[in-house]
Amino acid sequence: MTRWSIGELAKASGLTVRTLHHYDEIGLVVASERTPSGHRRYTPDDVRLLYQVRSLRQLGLSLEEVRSALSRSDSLRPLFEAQLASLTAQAQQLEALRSRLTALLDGHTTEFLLSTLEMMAVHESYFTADQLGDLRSRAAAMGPEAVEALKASWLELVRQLRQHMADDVPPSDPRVAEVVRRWDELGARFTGGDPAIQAAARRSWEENKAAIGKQVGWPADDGLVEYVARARAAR
Amino acid sequence: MTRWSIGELAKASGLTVRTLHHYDEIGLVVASERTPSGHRRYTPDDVRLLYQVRSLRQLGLSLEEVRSALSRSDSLRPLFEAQLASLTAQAQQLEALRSRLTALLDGHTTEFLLSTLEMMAVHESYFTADQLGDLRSRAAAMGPEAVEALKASWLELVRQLRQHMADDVPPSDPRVAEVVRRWDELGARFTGGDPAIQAAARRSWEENKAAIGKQVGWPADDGLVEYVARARAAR
DNA sequence: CTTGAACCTCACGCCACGGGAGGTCCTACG
DNA sequence: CGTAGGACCTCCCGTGGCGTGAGGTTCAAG
Repeated sequence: MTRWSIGELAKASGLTVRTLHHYDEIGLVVASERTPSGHRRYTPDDVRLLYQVRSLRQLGLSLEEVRSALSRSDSLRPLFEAQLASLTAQAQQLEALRSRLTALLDGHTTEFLLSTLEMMAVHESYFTADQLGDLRSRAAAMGPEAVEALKASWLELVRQLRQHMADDVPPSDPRVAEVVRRWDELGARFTGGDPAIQAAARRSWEENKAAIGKQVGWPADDGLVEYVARARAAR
Repeated sequence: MTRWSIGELAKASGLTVRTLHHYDEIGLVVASERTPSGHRRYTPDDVRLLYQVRSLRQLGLSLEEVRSALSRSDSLRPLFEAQLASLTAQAQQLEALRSRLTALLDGHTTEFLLSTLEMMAVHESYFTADQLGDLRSRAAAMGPEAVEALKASWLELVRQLRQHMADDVPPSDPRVAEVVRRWDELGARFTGGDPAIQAAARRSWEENKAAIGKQVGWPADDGLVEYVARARAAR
């Protein structure tokens, strides 16, 4: 049996008959022969070509790329190297995604997954890629529990501030000053002291405090920012 | 500014205007308001939703999956876990591809890349996934140079066999028996002695010896298989 | 000689948008 | 006040890599 029907070839190659039809249509892998009635007969050379195509496809090339790779076989090596680089980048991206997702699943209950994701997305738009890398590596160095602890302390400090504000404690009160000082300290640990990152974080916070508040259950904006500003001014 | 135009939102989110139009068309993220003239106005809630969608998309979900994930938010966790598993599998696949490609680029000159790829593809169809995993891990344990050395020895043995055959040495000759013995030994090292893998390798070899020969420059089938069979029988 | 499986050729459908045509709307400048 | 040009609108066709029929022919086994 030196000729193959389309069905046999499909089974052997793990592709579908439709796919082989498609390759034939676009002239990528054409059956060299036909039976008198029009059935495709694939020769060993056709089969070889098909396997080459399948291999290149598995390396992530488009059909057009496969076609040109096969037509000018001298250019294969740079193409492979480019493809290797692209694959590496893809793998790294996937790995980053994977670790973020793992962290999410570890640290959060279901009902917070969405809002956390959303806040991550919102905040990301305020930072450059470099800055985000910084933040992430710092977070990784601290470990997830430390990050969670930091978040919790931060929320607690905000809660205390809101309490003081509700109790009509004047912003100049030393207790308020102390909370603000610890707040800034936490912020510095988060931002690594980088003024650009601090500025970005502040912008993000100010423009999204309503959304953050919604997420953790605060009432709408009620002057917290002004209260803190007055506290700073009084210092 | 509590409402956003489509252009502002596109810039902020890193998506295109066309994409936002698309999400609107399919009812995934619809601008809650319009100006009297029909321009879209996105409310903060719309923006939140969009960021959720963007996040889930970045995790590799299809738009339909995103839609259903957002409609029944209690099922998020299993979905995330499934997605995590899928991402992990993808990353592993990519990594495997990457290492294969690296090995190819290291070990072969350009003109053999294609035929090597092709032979890999052909042979793979003869083995189950488990068996391939076995083969790969054995190859990895041996290291690439050892694998290349093994291949070279194997080709050399075949060359000797062909030589004997060309010299009309009878298959019962002890020299032939010795070559066949060493051939089987090599094969055992390759297959790990697993009879199922040996059978698959034999099938692959017999059905593809013509193609293999073409690749390494042998003439067409000339009775090598029968010669070896007679040598085995005489043993 | 008859099934039923395998094959053939159209030809439309899918996803997630890209991109252009042709028109309306908004804003800033002269 | 007019106008230029940018942002926006809807409509609609195109893309890649096939999937999935519909409706008809051919092949291999019984």
